[in-house]
Amino acid sequence: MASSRRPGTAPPSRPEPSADGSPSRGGTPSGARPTSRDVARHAEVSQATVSLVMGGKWQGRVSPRTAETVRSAAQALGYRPNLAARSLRLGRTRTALLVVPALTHDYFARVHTGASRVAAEHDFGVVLYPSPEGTGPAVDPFGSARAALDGVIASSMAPEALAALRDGGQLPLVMLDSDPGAGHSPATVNLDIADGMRQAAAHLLELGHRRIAHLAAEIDTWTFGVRARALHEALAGTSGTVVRTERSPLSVEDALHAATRILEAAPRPTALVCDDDLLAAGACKAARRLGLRVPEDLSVTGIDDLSLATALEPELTTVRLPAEEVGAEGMRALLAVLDGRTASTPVLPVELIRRGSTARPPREERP
Amino acid sequence: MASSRRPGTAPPSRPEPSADGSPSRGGTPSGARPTSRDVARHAEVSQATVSLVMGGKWQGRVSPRTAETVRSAAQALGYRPNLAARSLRLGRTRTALLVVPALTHDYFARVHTGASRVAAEHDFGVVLYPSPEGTGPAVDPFGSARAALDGVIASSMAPEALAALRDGGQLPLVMLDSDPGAGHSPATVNLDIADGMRQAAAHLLELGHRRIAHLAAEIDTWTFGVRARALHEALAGTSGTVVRTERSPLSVEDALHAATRILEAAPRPTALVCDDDLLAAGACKAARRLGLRVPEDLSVTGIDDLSLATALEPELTTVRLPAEEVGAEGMRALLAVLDGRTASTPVLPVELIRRGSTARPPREERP
DNA sequence: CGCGGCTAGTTATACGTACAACGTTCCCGA
DNA sequence: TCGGGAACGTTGTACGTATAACTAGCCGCG
Repeated sequence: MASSRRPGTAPPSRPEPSADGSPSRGGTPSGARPTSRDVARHAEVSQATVSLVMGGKWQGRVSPRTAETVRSAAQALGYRPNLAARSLRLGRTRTALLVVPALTHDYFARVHTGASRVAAEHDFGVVLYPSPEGTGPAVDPFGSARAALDGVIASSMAPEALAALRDGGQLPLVMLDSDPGAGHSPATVNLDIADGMRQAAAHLLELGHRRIAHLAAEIDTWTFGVRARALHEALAGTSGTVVRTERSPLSVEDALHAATRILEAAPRPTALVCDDDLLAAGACKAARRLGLRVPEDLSVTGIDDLSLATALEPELTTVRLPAEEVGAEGMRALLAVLDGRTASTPVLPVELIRRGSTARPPREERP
Repeated sequence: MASSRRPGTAPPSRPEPSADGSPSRGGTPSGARPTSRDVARHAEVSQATVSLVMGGKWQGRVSPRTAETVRSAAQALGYRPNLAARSLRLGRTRTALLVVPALTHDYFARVHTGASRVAAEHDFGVVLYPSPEGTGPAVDPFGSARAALDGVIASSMAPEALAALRDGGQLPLVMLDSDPGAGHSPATVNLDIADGMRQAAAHLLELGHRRIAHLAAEIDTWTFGVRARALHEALAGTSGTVVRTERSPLSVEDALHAATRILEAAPRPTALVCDDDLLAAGACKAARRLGLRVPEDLSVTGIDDLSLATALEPELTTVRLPAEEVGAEGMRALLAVLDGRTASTPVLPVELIRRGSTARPPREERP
């Protein structure tokens, strides 16, 4: 430890947080973060032993007494392993990238929450890739962060963006809400959106609706494609029909216009199935502007069960999506892949929440 | 390069992504990520030169011709610096922690978006700390991730959680929406919420309202404390008064109950100033259930301008908060502190958006 | 001719960790 | 008495990078 400083050995000058609230740990140097070597010195063992103990794999290699000594020394010094060094050594970073179209959509915020929760349980970190425009798909998730990732979880990616993802890195990839048959990824996590559409359709049929319109999202992802197909299939063979379909960007304002087009055309539907609660909100506004009451003159259903759904009046009948669970399962799947285990690829159930925006059709329309 | 493998020199076995879509770069080994040494070999220079060139500080140290050679070699190999190694060497990670109460509140999602945008411009990463409960303040942002952070940006922290933050790490800290006078942090970014309240009050006074109630958020953070004080100050010396204040958790359902208490008490206010759009939504529901029309019988204002604000009917008059700008300025401030520059501590302007939920009070109430 | 000063590099580390391979005791049975 | 293990550690790297300190030409000037 004497100053045997050879040429080219000057350490990079750390800014040293300057005298302030530094807790002045019992550590060796002064204000610097303690390293495993400091702990070793403190516990009078070698650095390797500290590493073994802290790594938890000391069974039969270190005596319980020594292990305890090391642990308390680490505790006393406030030691925390340096993640950069660990990553460098292991070649893994314990960090996952979560790619979502827009965090400002509550669904994705919830997906993130779920993924983060599971990640935290496994000492994993989550980095978000925010889409440039806030609505479009992600474009280049691989900035300089790329080398620091162990895997990618991507939600609702458009095909072209997906291709870029595959091209860019050979990182393990888990897809959420994406075509499980496309073979892009070893693992997928999906919602049983088709069943949600079936539930919505069944609910409306049961109430007596026959002329049903579809307000679809103008987004070219698999999960939205499923919605349209499922609705048609659910009505096939029943007395109900999809009388009209309009597509709209995912905003209340745009949905208002699209819904207006639907409601002004003949024959006017008695129920409107919307791909998203935001669209349903727009539809409700459109109806009111045309002098139609919801649900007396028009029933409306959404998908998501955003907080918006209960803020509206009437409250929205909607298909609740277990967003957090999607994120959590996605992270579990990624962890499984990283572990070399085979990931389950669940399809999570959804549930129709019946509220005030659906009712029997107007009397003159009843069959 | 010959196999001069000394004892204890076995490299950690990397899983090797297995023959698949690996682009088979022109690199030296095979499937492993190319390092600066690979680039050096390719360009027939030393590793140090590669580092200099890639680091951008080669002015006067490397000839332009050599620099170009290095750059194209790096390009050809698809070289990307290993962030773990860089972090280890530099002692910095280029990663910031963003602590927010709940991402599912759109305001914080937008803060995150802004912070991420600025971070990306500076090759910085953002890690989110999700609150355990989704609504309460963050508790222990320092898991094993702690060592991998350069700084912290914290929004709307309750005092006790703030203390934990200060205790835990001596990391640079930027506070958002927090008391700039508390001296907890070298830098703060704030909204001129007080002015927002003044604008709302002035708007209501101008419309003729005199009996105004306050539906406050039941959250003990500085920014919500300011709202109450500012409203009272804005009405002081005018003909208007705050006839009643109720506090409510930040949810539509809770706000409905709190607003009901306000509206059932005498004297009934003609206008209701709410601390958040969510509360305003609850207030509108409450009014309608009591048979009051908005805005004819009751004017309502919110704060935030969530997408919810225009989904409701009538659309909400609300104080628009530049959330993204808050996040962006917060990240700029943190970067400044990390650079040793003094951070500006801006107070961002807010703007009242007049929409359908406010109007003149009922005729019999007019002064 | 010699030497300072520049240019254009190279060499030699160290950052903090994890782990393979190598001691060192100590005990036990033959 | 001695060989053979366990049991318990330690030594010695290497991961990939950034940078201080050194070096080899080369020019020009005294």
